[in-house]
Amino acid sequence: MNLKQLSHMLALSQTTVSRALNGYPEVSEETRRRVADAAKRHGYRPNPSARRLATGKAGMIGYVMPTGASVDIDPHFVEFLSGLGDYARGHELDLVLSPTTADDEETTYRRVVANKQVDAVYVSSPRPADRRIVLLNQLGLPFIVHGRSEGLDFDYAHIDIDNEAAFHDAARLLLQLGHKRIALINGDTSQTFAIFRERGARKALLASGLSLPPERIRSLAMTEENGFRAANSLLRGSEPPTAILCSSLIMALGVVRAIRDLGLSIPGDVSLIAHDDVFPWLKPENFSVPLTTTRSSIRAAGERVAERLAARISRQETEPRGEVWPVDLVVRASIATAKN
Amino acid sequence: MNLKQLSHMLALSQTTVSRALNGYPEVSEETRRRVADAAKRHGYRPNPSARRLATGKAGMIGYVMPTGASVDIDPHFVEFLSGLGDYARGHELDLVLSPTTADDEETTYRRVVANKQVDAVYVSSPRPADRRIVLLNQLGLPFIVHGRSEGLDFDYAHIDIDNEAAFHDAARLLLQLGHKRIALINGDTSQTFAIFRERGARKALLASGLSLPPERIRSLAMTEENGFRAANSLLRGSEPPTAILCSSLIMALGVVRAIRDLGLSIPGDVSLIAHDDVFPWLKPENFSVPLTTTRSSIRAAGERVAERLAARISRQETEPRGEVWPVDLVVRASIATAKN
DNA sequence: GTGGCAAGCCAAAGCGCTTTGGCTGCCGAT
DNA sequence: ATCGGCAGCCAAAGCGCTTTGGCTTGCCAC
Repeated sequence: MNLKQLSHMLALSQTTVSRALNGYPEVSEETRRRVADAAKRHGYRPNPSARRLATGKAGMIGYVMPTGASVDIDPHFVEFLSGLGDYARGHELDLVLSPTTADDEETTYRRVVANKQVDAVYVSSPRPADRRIVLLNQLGLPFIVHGRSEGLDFDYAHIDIDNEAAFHDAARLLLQLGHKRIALINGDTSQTFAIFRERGARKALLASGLSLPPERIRSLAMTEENGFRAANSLLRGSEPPTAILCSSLIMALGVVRAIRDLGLSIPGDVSLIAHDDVFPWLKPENFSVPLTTTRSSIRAAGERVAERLAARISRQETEPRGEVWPVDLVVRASIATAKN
Repeated sequence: MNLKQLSHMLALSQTTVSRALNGYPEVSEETRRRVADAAKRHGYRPNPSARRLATGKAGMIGYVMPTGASVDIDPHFVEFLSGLGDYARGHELDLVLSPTTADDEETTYRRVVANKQVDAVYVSSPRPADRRIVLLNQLGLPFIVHGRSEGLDFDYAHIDIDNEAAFHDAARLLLQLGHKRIALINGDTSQTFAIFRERGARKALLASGLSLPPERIRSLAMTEENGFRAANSLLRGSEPPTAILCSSLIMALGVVRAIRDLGLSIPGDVSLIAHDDVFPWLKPENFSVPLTTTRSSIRAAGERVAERLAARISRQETEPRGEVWPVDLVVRASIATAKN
């Protein structure tokens, strides 16, 4: 059933039927009702390819997905996707993933735009002065950044969590417990979220007259193995930390393993606070010692991004507004007062 | 730059240019060269929307993605996606994710087909007599199942790992080490992979005159917490197992925690073998006791699925062929001879 | 009455491709 | 000489929508 057939059986023109269905004003209410009715009864659905050719709108949102032998999409992505799906599901919004290599990202974005494959995209894991954001801004494709960049001379729509405050507060709590040597096991600092976290921790320490020297920082891809290595090298050092801030639950697994391997205990010897993105399959309260965490659901962020993306597509949202969510600090058994 | 302009500047008809570009025979070699040349020089790229309207081919592959408050997309998905991306990347193949609720799956598939959004889809986590497979088969959309169904009276394209053999071999190894009470901590048995695994383990036990009674089986969503609970309840029972087969590395985290909590040791008190889908962020060799695993890269499967999907789209592959991959059994420190 | 205007409808022209159904000119066969 | 066939090209008709630019009709004001 296509427009032609439908309009024919209603003895109306395609124009009118189209307008009626799309809510244009120049159709009488009665006609609109008749049309809507017939459309429903015959299960008419406009052909998206045709609509797309005519309007240039795709009805989909996009994500340019870096892949490659050395690139691991991390498990956070799937949580984000769940959230996105939660919203998109109810709105018949589909998501287009365009795989790309890291070097070809720009090409891929250009292709996606030139092909009008999607009406909007979201950008994840932004870096400082992220070129993707510059590009999208200049190409004029609606987009939302999950996270934030830094050092860009224009505003852009984004949603982020307050990583700086989260790690500031976590560090402050450790300081209040009397810790002096606090270490940070961070994600890759080429990404802004890690930069913000380091900044937050550092500010808290400075406020107490302490510092966060490079030798008490590790910055690595967030795997269990890297968590282990980082904790190991920190704790075997000459002045081992009495408390560790860790950027991910997965890394925390390795941190806990390292601490145990060294015959140390949590929180007796080492206090530990980790950031929790809320995975359904790994919960901080189920660690051998329940973990104190800074918590923010990445899934909720995905849902919000989808919602705002939809709003931008329909021009209900237009300003380059940023949204920064506070992060919970959830205290559990993994922290204690410093010994000395 | 569109076809019209390009053909105009070549002083050729759109027909000829189109044919030249698409490799049709009724164009002289010289003309074809000229056209290809000019197209490249001017960066001409056929508008996919137009092509799509004309041909009905979308140039994308699809995945109907179940989401919802109670549905967790699991981290395996992201690995699979990486693999898919590895192939798709080089072939300008994009992936469309259509989120859906569990109940609406059929509707969503029908929509995707009716809209001609994609040229092929892949289906994951099949259940016995999976209705999605029946539906796709009858709708005539090319598809590939990652995994296998059971009890369908027709053949279909799929790629799967040999779950039965994997768990058979793992169980046999434990038997050879003298274990008599072997337990299975499985994924949800509404999915065939879990059924096959149980079957493999059971057959091995039967071959040794032993059995796998229901009280030594747990079948749950594959989270750390469920691994813990399952192991806990098994080991606190009256006749605790001396060896455990576990369907996932994430569950194994919980299993290890439970064993340790009970003051037991691996492999002294309990031998443990887990299935490893090869996550970059969690490796069996890095467990406190390195884990013996049945190993198969889910990422590699994703890559292969994409490859075969592309082959089916281009009609290079047409028969409903199944492909079953063998699984490695990698022995590490987590198994030992049974004590008694 | 006539002009103006708004409401409601329509025919037809795109959107940018693919594909059908020719048409032309040249060659070898008859 | 004539004809059939083939290689190589083309004009035009889709694909199924949206949108532009009218065209009626009825009503009100003057």
